[in-house]
Amino acid sequence: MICNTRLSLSLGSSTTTTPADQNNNKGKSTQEDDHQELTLCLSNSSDHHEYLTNCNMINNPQLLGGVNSSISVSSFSNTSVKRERDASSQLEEEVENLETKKVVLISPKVNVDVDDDNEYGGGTRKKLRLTKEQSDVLEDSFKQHTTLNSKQKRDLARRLSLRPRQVEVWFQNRRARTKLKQTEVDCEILRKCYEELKEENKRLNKEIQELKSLKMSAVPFRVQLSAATLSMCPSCDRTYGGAATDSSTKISYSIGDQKPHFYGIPSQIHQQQLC
DNA sequence: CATTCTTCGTGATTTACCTCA
DNA sequence: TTTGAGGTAAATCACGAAGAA
Repeated sequence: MICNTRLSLSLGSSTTTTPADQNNNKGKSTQEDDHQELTLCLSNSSDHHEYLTNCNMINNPQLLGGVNSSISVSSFSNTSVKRERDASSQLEEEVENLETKKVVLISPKVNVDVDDDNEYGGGTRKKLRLTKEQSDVLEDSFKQHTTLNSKQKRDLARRLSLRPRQVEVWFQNRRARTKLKQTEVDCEILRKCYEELKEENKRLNKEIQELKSLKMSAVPFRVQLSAATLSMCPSCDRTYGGAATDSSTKISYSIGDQKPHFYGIPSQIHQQQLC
């Protein structure tokens, strides 16, 4: 029987924990955090719904036995599963590491920390700095393929005297930072594009305003036209000055027209304005 | 100069999510 | 359909070097 509903209450100072919060608590006891999690489970019993309340003792699964021995402990916490997995992969890496030590080192300055597991024992994290050679090899490898399969990872790690995990992390960070840089580049391109479009929009708006003012200045002139020059538009029944070749019309459109490109097509403008 | 502070690059961790067997 | 393993992205931490004040 697996609990379908899970309500978790953090008994810590904060009820919601972000990754950042959790990171801030790094170095403190994450196991303690697990112990503080109170889990309320709703069982799926066909006869009745029974509420089971139990403390999620991740690291003390035997304590769950009294409530319901068939409850899958691992289903409560991905973290614990992950830790187990990490532990096993760590073991694998240690084996790799032992093999690695047989390999000729690429550089006299080796960054493999033999006491890696004790790295944070003293509360300080030692910062690994890759050598130039190691970085170059990783960069070359990244140029060829941005992701690695297990074999490639192992081979590369062996070649560089690093743990496979370190190679994996390097590639993860490299991908993330490459993407970040690309995003910045894209952002810059979009920004320029936006500026150009803004300018274009400004120019077009100005053009619209000029056309509008042109139209307004053309209306009084049309009123002055003699009835003899007016024709009826067949589509909208409006009257208009049909003499598109009228020299006076051409002149009237020339007045105040600051846009040279309007010259030569006054009749088109005239028609559009009327209909 | 020596010290302190800030910034930046980067290795490492955690978590969530996805895919696949 | 569920489950666990394995992988990746994203967010973040933290160390250490370099430069400014």
